[in-house]
Parts: sequence; C-alpha cells; structure tokens
Amino acid sequence: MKQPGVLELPVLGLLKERDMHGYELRKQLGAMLGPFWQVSWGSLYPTLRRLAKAGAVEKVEMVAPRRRAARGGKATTGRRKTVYRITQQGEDMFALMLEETGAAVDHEHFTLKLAFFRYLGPEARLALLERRRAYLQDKLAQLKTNLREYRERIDSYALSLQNHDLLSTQSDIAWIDELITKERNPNLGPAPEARPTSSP
Amino acid sequence: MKQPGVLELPVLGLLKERDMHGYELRKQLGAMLGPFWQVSWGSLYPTLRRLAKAGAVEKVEMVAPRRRAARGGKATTGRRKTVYRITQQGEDMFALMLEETGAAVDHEHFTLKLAFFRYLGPEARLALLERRRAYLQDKLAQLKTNLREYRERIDSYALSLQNHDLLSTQSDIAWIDELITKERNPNLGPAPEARPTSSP
DNA sequence: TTCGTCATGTAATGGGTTACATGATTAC
DNA sequence: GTAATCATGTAACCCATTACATGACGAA
Repeated sequence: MKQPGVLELPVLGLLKERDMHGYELRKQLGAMLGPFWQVSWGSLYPTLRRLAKAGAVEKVEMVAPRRRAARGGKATTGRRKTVYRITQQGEDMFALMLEETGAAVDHEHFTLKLAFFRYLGPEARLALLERRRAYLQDKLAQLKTNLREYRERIDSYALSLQNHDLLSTQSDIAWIDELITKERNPNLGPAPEARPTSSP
Repeated sequence: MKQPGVLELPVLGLLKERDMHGYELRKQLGAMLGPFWQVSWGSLYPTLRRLAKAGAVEKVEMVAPRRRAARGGKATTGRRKTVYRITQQGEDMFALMLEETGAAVDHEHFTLKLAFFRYLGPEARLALLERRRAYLQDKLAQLKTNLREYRERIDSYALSLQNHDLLSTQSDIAWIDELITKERNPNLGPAPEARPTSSP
C-alpha cells in the first residue's frame, strides 16, 4: 500500500458517517469538496473494490437485480444497490491516512484532509496546518528566487503567470494562518450572526 | 494522439527557441513556469522519445559516450549529450496544440498555453482567455450554488475550504480580466521604464 | 413509451511517479 | 580523490480517464 489512491481517504471518511452506495458517495464528495470535484465511475468503483479487498469496507445491503417483488407487494423491491459499510479495519486505516503528515503537503491531499479535520485532535490539526504552511512558505521563497533570477529572461506572460502564482500562494498562506488562529482560540469565532432579538 | 501528455507542448515550445538536451529542458521549464514545476526524468525522457518517434523533434548532436579524445586533444571530448531540435512537423504540431481551445480550460493546460502566448495571434489569445474566463465563471457559479445548497450540512472546515476556493476563483477571474484588458489595449502597459530618448 | 436520472460496473489505454542503474565532469 | 552536479536513460507499478455496456425506475 505505497500510495493509496486519492479516493481512499474521502470514501472512508464519508462512510464513517453512514453507509452509502457508490452513486451516493459521488454526490456527497461533490457536496463536501465542491462541485468541481467530480470523480469518474471508472475511478470510484475500482476504489471501492480495492477497499473491500483490503477489508476496509464491506457490502451490507444489495437489493437483488432483476428480482421483481411478488405481485402485489412493493416493499421488498427496489433498484439494485450495493451499499458499503466501513469496518474497524477501515476506521484504523482512515485514522492512519488522515494523521500521516508525510505527503500531505500538496493542494489536493491537504484539501482532502482538511475536509475531515473534525476527526483529528487539535494537535494533529495544528501539525498539519503548520506543515502545509511551511510548504507554501517554501514555495513562495522559491518563486521569489526564481523571479529574481529569471525576471529578465522570461516574457511578460510567463512573468504574469509567476506573479499571479506568487500572489495566490500568499493568499493561501493568509488563509492557513486564519485557520491556525481559529484553531488556537476557538472562542473567537467568525461572530456568527450577532442577532440581538429578531430572527432572520 | 488522443491526448498528448502535458509535456509535449512545453517541450516543443522551448525547442522552438533553441536546441536543447533533456537536462537543460528541465531547468528551462522551471525557469518559465516556476520552480514547483519539476518534471521527473521518467516523464521527460519518454516524452522526448515519443516526440522523436512522431517526427516532431530530431536528435542533432550527441557527443559519444565513453569515447575519450585522443590523448593530447581535448576539444573533441565532452559529456554525453543528446540535443534535440524541433522539426517542421513539430512546429506544426505545436501550433495546433497551442491553438486548440478544446480542453484548454483547466489550470494546468491554461498555464502551459499562457507560457507560450507569444506564439499566438491576438485573436487566438483572446479566444483562449475568454474561454478560460467562462470556465472560471462557471465554476464560480457552481460553487455558489453548491454552497447555497449544502451550507447547513457541511462542517466549518469544508465550508472554509469552499469559501477559500470561491475567493481564489474570483481572484483568478480578476487576473484573467486584467490579461484581457492588456490584450485589448497593449498601449496601457505597466509603463515599462518610460525612457524618453535613448534607443533600446 | 420515451426520456432523464439512478445505478453499477468493465476494458483499454496511457502517462506519470518512483526507484533503479550508470557514468562523466567539475570544483574543492 | 571525492563529492556534487551534470547527464541519460530503463522498468515496474498503478491509478485515473475514457469509452463502452447494461438496465431499472419515475415521470411526462
């Protein structure tokens, strides 16, 4: 299990909340991570199969395919579904993957982990945030160095490109800082709707 | 040639300027796109091989490997290099890949194309910029819809995630708008060193 | 009855990552 | 003389994408 596919973590994370089948999983993924995160079936189902083979999930309910209910009854019939449930082994795997700070620096992995931060302790959260921050800071430094070194030799488009990247990175760092601050004093919430008396 | 690897375009683009060997190519890639863009050898050399097989590039100079110059002479010796030169076919392929607005919407492809914008006519540039803008605008709309629909059901981390993504997307759009504006009236440049009389 | 959504898969393809392997040249 | 950098590749693995294939269910 060198590098589990990206999907393993979010799938297990969603199954922690409740049993789901593939189709549903995909929608929830979109709801949590944003609509742009559209995984393909050819990616999702194999992941489920892999997880099942690894003992991390198990099939719990499948309504038989072409089995029509006895005429008159309608409760037992239904669309063919394969519902998955996370196992204890899967829970352990999830915890390990989530905590591991190894390769969690890049945007995708960090995003995925952040989406399941509620399953991490405060210390682990801060560790991950700091690590991501360090990575971004390093990237920022490299970008600056690179610009200093090549500014003259690249054209205005490449320049604009790197400049924008630099600004984005700075914005990312500011965001991480915000998250870190909130993590350190949870009381200072975003002052959620100071409504004195009336309801919206 | 359904979907040429991402490297084809930048490799050809760099070779348009001058002949280079693999190792150099990698450095120039970093200089142009930013240091984070570190392609692996296992990716670069196969790309070169593919391009050579497709007739898009050709090897022009290779200093023989273990051939030591006759003792005394030192001019003919050198490190083993395999220098590539772009062919006419390669130029054509490059032009096609650069112009094609098909899948050019995602961040990576757009980045790659922008880096070689100087090889495109103003109309094609604007077309690509507009296309990218439309894509981002669509993403923005989807993000907003998604947030409206799921805001209640996702936790604060996922919320923060999507929120930040939303802001980043807006920032990206603003940047594209800037590029579009500059493209439309090139005179309003960033006032690059207004030097009154002296020649370039 | 037909369309859209729900629902689940398989097969081929292909490229990227990682690790491995090798050796020359330069600078200290 | 040895470490760092230059330089080029190969091999295995694996996952994601794409296209293909199938079929039930609900609504119009």
